[in-house]
Amino acid sequence: MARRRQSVTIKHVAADAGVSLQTVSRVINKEPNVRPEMIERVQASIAKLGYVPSIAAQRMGGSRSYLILALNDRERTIAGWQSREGTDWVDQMLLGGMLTCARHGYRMIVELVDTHSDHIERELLAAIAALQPDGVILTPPHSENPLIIDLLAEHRISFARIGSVKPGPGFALTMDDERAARLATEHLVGLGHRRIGFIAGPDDFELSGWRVDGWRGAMAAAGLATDGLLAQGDFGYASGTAAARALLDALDPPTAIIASNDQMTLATLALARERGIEVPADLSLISFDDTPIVRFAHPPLTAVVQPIAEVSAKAVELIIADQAGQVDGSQPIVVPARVEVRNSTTAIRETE
Amino acid sequence: MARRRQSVTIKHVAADAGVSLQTVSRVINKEPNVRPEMIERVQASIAKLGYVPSIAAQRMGGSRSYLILALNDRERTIAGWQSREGTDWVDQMLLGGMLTCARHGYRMIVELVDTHSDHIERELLAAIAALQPDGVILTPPHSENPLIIDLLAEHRISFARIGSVKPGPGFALTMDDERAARLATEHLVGLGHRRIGFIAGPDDFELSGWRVDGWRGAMAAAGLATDGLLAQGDFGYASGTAAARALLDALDPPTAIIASNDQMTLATLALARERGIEVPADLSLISFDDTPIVRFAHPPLTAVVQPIAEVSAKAVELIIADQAGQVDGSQPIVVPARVEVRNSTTAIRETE
DNA sequence: GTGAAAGCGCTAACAA
DNA sequence: TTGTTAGCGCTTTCAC
Repeated sequence: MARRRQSVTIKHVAADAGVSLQTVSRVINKEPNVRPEMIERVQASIAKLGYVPSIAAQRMGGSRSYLILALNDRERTIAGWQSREGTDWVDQMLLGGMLTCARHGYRMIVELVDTHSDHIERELLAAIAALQPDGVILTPPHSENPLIIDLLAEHRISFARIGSVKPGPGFALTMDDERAARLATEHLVGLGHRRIGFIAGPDDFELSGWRVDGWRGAMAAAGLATDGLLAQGDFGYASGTAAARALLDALDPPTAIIASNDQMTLATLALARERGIEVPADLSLISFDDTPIVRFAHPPLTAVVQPIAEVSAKAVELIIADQAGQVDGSQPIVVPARVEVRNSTTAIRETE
Repeated sequence: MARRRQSVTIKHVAADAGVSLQTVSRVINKEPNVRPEMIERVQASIAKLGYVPSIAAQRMGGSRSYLILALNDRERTIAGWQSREGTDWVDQMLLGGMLTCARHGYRMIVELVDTHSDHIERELLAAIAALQPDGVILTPPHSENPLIIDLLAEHRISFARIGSVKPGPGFALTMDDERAARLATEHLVGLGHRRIGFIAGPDDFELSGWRVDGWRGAMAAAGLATDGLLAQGDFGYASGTAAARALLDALDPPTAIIASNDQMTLATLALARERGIEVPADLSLISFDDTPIVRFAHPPLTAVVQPIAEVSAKAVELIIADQAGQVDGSQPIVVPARVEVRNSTTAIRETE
């Protein structure tokens, strides 16, 4: 492969416009102290020559890299892709994050890291050294990983923590899981359900706790007890089956169940079917997170829709804005989830 | 944000190892003419200091950018993400492409371009100028777009064309759609079906034709006629409904249908259900492409599984290998698709 | 086999 | 408001 050079550089533009490199640079970076007529002249040359600055050179010059890293957990992400079960977290993230990046001349690079292992630090440092990203987006369950956060803070890299409410370095963004769980519970309460079970997610996800809190809060507000109505899974299908079994085996089983993710909800649905429990007639079901299989399940499931794309977009915007001035990151950004009612929830039977 | 500098540079390594920059560079790039003991000494320093070369600087120095672009059609990709219907093309591509990139120290950047518009050229040139990628991966329906191909060839950028068999610049990779369609058809023939309908994809996808060819070939080989058994859609759900209707409205309707993608298959399934035609008892159904909704449909659909991840991985490998020496790209790489039999296909009823 | 020089395309700091 | 100078971290010549 031949040594590849930029065909049109800032020099060409400068020459064509009859100005110095610096002026062109200023125009590109929308810096002040350039006369409007100069701006126009330079922009004309840029358009004429089809000039596009080299990101590598911009980075070398000491400014931005125009790269934002989206950090995901390697194991979980790959498992999701391999199973082909429609976990569209990454897609939604790209939808929001990548498009927003593009709009600002940035690129989003997805990096998978072994977040649970002890070489996160090495992996992250290597990524930072190689790419020198302007920002990093953290996704659950790593949004509050102190190792990552400290490292990023030390390196003065702007970063966003999706699914976090903690203050501290980095921007916290949340879909308000507690509220979402409350809404879901209230929906069921409104349908007359009094025994509403909840299948929680694993503890290494902060949001697992928030969802339980939301459910508990709504139950309490409605004057309903929660004893024996809470089970826990690990977001996997098998764990969902076990949790659902525990709930349904009770003497006084729930008439409705909210499960903390799609797989556990589907497991519950399958168990119900296996036992001849009809959904929604005998059991109402709500899925936390609205993945494709949830939408296309039979019946299509009522679900909590998490605005992953919007949150990702917001994260990117915060990071980009942070490059320029100080952005106030003291308060977490809230992009609330909502409940999409489909056919897996219905009013409780009068006859019971 | 403070001007960010590399913490450990090649200079530090050189100083630590007591050699020149050059020697370090040679070791990094595995160039010849370095004594083994030198290599070892340098690598020890690299490990000790945790040095990772800056991709931007490497690019500036005139070598690779360690960036590979995956080019997808903007409109289709975004539509897929927004519909949340589980089109996992991008995921599978990341699974194969991104991971393979990572293994070689490369990164994959997904770029969406308005491939149908007249400013593809501008968009692509801009991406090339900004990123200076070492390679580009083209996906259908753009894998044989002459505008893109010529542009890439002119710029001497290695590229791969996924879903193409044409020789020419760039590496052609195919999942052998014709064979896949033949296999699917043969599966149905083996089950006793004689009237097997086919819903083709739009003509702007080369592969649409290949699939029809495969079906035609298998039908001919089995001595079966194809008159009135071919319909065409545009990969959209509505078009699938129309095509299925055309097929099923015939005087002598097919007992089995193969549709060229998931949406059209699901549309056919829905239409059948609407008309009281039971799948698979009354109608066998095969989907081309095995997306999540196909796997979780009722019944789970027999489908052609396209090895998108493997093909993407192969594409990345070819591009990376091409950076060094000449890779023989005269023959298309074939990674065959296979048929996954599920519950939407069954032996034809004897009573008919 | 190894090292010193020059330069990639750009921006920061300074000067005018 | 504009231009000049000196790097950024690396690779590519080309000497030794």
